[in-house]
Amino acid sequence: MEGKYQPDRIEQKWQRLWEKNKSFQATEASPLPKYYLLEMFPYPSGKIHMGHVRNYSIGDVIARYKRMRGYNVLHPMGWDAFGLPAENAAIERGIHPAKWILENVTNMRQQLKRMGFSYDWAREFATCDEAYYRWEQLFFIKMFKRGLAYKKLSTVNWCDKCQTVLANEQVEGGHCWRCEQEVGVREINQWFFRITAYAEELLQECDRLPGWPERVLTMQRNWIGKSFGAEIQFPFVDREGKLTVFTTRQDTIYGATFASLAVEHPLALELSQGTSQETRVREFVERIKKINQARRGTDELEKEGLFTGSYCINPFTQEKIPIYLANFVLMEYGTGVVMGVPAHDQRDFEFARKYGLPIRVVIQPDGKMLDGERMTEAYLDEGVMASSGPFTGLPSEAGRGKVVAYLEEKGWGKQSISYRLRDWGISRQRYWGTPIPILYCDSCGSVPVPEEELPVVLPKNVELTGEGSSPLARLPEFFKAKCPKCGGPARRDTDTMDTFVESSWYFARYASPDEDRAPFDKPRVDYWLPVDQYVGGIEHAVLHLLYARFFTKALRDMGWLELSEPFTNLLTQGMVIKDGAKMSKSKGNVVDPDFLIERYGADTSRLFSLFAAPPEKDLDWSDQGVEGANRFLNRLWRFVFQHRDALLHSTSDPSKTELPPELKELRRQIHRTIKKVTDDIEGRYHFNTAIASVMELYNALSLVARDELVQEEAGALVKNGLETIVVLLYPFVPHMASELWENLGHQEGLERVRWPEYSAEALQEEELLIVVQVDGRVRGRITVPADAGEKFIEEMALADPKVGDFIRGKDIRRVVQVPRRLVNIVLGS
RNA sequence: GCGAGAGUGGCGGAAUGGCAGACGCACUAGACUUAGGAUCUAGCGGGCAACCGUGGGGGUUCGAAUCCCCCCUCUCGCACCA
Repeated sequence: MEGKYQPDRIEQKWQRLWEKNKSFQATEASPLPKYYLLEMFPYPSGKIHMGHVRNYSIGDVIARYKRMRGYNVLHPMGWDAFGLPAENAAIERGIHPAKWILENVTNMRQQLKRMGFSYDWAREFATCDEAYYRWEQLFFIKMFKRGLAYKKLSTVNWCDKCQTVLANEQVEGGHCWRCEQEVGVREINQWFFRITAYAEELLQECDRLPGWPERVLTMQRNWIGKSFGAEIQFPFVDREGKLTVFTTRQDTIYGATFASLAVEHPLALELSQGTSQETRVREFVERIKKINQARRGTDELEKEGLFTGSYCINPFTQEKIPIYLANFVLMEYGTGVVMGVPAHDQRDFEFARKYGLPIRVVIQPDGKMLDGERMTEAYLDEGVMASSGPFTGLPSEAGRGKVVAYLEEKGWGKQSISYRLRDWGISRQRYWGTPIPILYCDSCGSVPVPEEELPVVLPKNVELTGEGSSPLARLPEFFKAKCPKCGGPARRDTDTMDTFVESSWYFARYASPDEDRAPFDKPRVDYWLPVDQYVGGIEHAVLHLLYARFFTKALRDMGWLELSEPFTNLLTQGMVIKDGAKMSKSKGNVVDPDFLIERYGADTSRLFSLFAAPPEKDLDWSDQGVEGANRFLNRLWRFVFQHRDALLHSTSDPSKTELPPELKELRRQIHRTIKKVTDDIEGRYHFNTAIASVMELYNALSLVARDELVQEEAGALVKNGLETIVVLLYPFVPHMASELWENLGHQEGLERVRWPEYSAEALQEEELLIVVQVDGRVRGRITVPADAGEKFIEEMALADPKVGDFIRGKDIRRVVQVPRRLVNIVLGS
């Protein structure tokens, strides 16, 4: 393989060899410590994009590095194959989603192999495999039996034209992302996973994930949204019962001058019955309900409400206050009822102004007296409780605790905690997904499919038109069934599960993908889990990563897993940007990895995506940057072949020889580079600086080689340096490194070579360069023996002629020394 | 609005309290060459200089890109959460 660097030839050569030797197949029978590395699996949408190249290059560096460090590494790959895009593509092209997915998988698998990623392909699976989703159906049934899966009527985004529920992400500006029809709302029966049952644990364990980026943890904490407050009961006037509100500001209770309900609240209509407001309330509820939730949030919707005709009593003031309906009150949060405190809540303030309700100041800020009549906006901050009966004069923060204690004593309410997190709606009125294994019987209700009858196979013989309901609902041989309980006629659920369900447990399946009697082979799953390092895009910071955490806990409680958290360490890589925007087809700024590989090879593509930016930052695409990466590999290639003969013949041990100073420095740099690259990979995944330091070593080496290769000891050292470069580069550019390694006379493949250790002895410096500052400005540099004492260094510094110019005739107030680095001479004023 | 992150040469970025700009790109000059968009060599923040330079202003420190306070700009997430 001499002569020109031809990536195509060498890359395929090594890829074939690795495949033949099964170099990356993981086994559980190993004395080495295990290391499970996982990158988020791709959606097989056609071909890989630069985001994949980046994601999987990052992962592959870690995988190969960890193997060299003596770990038993599991590094699997699979396909997130169910979901809307496949179904839509199938409708557009008139081919079955299964076929489309299979073609894409075949193509993308080939592309990933062409990149030289070190996956254990023996563990590959797709989530649309019956052998995979059958276990998901089992989980569903177990969750149903535990009350973790339940069905309820709920309000969803609904597209009339597509006849399906749309997730919030699929609603763009109030319109369907597919057909641009205005999205409406609909109440339908849907299955939910009770993720809220784990809200507290999910929140608590955020504190026990030190290997996760703070940013992601913050997003998860915010998403869960725990609030401390109180539930307070307001007895009705003229009727039985009480209205329960949730508030975090019970210290403002004396300022509550009205109450407001969400229009979805069960009492909304009831409260107006028999009052003069009855008709108007009915109209109002109908009208507000029609505005879909996405729109209700995004638009700056004006506060609007309507009096129900009923009153309740503020238990603290004993005052009769009106009950309103309000368009800004959410049924999903708290109790769906809010106490209106206009002086201390901006929404209530606007509402009160509009409907002429009293604004009563009950929190006074320091050094000011607010007046409800003259306020222009609500006062939200802390202060001192005012006009608040026995609580008057208390700081508002302390007041909250006192009010709760009082509430509980009087039996008017209790301390309460509310979460923003809502249960996970998983029903999709779509074909391409895991069928929900439930039957409906007129006399027995919702009945799970008996476990021994699983899987409920997704039928293939369907016609996809994109019109009307799911094809499953039009397939009697699918939905017609017998009730397992009473034997009577039953109807199968024709919805499928959200695809996020599949990705919530796939990482566990890789441990034993061949297990066909259970979802997991316990010994193997216990051996491999948790994932030691997970790598993926920041866009999954909440959804996927939260669902996967939830699922792990649920599977633990059902006895399948032993662990509580699936991913010990998380690395979220940034996006690939070109011309100031994320690469996307719609923006027309994509770079096709195929083109890159064809033109420069896999190693260059990998090297560029790793060198251009640290992993967690966005990567700015640059054609010249790719050229630069390619040039470096070419230089290295040429260097090796230019000097190969000389190098092969230099046999002396560079560590044994007494070297001249400049070669000693080179040796030091070799070991410094080993340390730097190791620290950069190990400690912080800064591959860009790791690569930079290897480049520096190469530069130093080529400088020495130019002048001194003739000498025997220099030759040995250059060879040692070059081999170090090749080994250090292996995780980044495995093909090139392997090829050079072989050409340097090594029989054993690099995938079996151990990572080099640096020698502390070699790092020892005999002389140190000390920077001399005067009043914090660099004025000179001195070279001193490494073991020089402070006093000696100070004398040398003061004696330096350049320094002398600045201190002559001045008072020296003090001299500060930083060992081994710097002296700062501080002059008197 | 709330929360998080970021702001350093012409560009990507390096330096996490101690020589700002490592490494790479672009650029300039030279060498080799029929040729060079290949390769090699040298230079490359601004300023003639003293000096000035890490979004702006203040502070802590012998010393600040780095720590603290205020402000500005950008990116991302959440967004009527009571």
